[in-house]
Amino acid sequence: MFALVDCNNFYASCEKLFRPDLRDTPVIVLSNNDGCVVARSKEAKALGIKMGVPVHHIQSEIRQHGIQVFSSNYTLYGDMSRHVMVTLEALAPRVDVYSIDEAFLDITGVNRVVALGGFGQQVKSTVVRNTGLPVCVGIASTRTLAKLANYAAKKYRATDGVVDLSKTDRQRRLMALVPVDEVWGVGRKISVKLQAVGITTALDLADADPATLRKRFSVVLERTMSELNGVACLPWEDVPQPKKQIMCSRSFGTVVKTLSGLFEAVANFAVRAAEKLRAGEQCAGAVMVFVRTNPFRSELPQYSNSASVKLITPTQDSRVIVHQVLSLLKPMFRDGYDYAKAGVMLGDLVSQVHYQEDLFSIEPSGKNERSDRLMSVMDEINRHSGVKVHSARQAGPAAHKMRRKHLSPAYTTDWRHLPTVR
DNA sequence: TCTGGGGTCCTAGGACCC
DNA sequence: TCTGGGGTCCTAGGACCC
Repeated sequence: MFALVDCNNFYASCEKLFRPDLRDTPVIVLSNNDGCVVARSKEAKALGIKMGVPVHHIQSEIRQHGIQVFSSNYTLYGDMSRHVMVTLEALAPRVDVYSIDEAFLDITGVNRVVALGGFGQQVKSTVVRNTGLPVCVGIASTRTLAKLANYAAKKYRATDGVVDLSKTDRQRRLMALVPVDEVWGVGRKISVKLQAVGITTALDLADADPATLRKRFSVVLERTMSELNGVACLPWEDVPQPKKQIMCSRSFGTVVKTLSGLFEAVANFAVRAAEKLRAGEQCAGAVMVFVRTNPFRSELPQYSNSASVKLITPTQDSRVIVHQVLSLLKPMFRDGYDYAKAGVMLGDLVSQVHYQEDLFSIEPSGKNERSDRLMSVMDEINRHSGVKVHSARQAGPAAHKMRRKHLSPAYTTDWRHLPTVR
């Protein structure tokens, strides 16, 4: 039995938590670079602000209704997420953190002690007591049904934020009401195709013919169908799986026109990606770089390109990755374009302890020792000190800095930003 | 003026092997 | 007229998730 715990309007709730003056005010949170709306408080939703709209399309609504706007503050959200997850880990024997604002709990056997609905209420009130953040709880025998239960808990006020979908008749009654595109795993494209063949509700999908689904769509949708029928196809991830790729990319706050500007930006991305790599105790066997102009400015000349290289020996050394990235970038650069975005992707990731060395290397084994020590010293300094050490390639005025005009303080992670009560 | 960033999985098709 | 049968590996592209 699964309980899916999902925070309500997570980013917006984190912002409101430290601004009690905004309790009843509509709040929205923007994507990186202050681009699109990625979270809305319930008041903002009630005003009809849609998920994903560019903020410059809704300037008049923002003024008219006094909507409070925040830039993304991932330092705050990440820390608040950790508080929520720690709370959940005390409430269930197994917790699978699925994303920054939701987790699946293993609650098998809980019903022998308390009613599942009551347990859900207990989870909800404990999280709000420990963190101040509101959550909804969906309970069912498969992940997909638990997701559906959570959807209902959020949508229908009468549920008081908890839905127990362990009984088949309740499952079927709910599924008959839920549009098929609200099912976990059914996105925009597939829902259009499904509706064309008369499958419009979750129940239609649950009752569809498995062989036909597999043939016309894929085994993925067939699994979703089975999950809706209470057959669990998505097992517990007992150990967190190692990453398969690491990406670091950003749109630039202002356009970049020069090769040296792009160099600086991608060197930064390379270093950040390498830090993530070392944090996960992995090495990368392949490096990819991409650049592009702004596709929304169709009146301007457009250009996008990418290049990649396989490394003979996997590495986690920032200097090697920066060097590779810059050699890839150079031949890709074309003069006369306004570059709007670039990124670095590391692939063919392997564990830092088990990987294939180069048979023909003239270096003795253990040659990484100096590199390892340098990287760990850099990581240590950058983790604990305000003074950052970095590659010379990253230096210079950060023309590609993000726009974050409405950034809130780092209330919980920086002593200088501690809230004060007067 | 202004449109995010980071992932995973599956499938089809091509190249290759015996 | 007529050209096998059984595999593996890799990549690009498409779909999905938050």
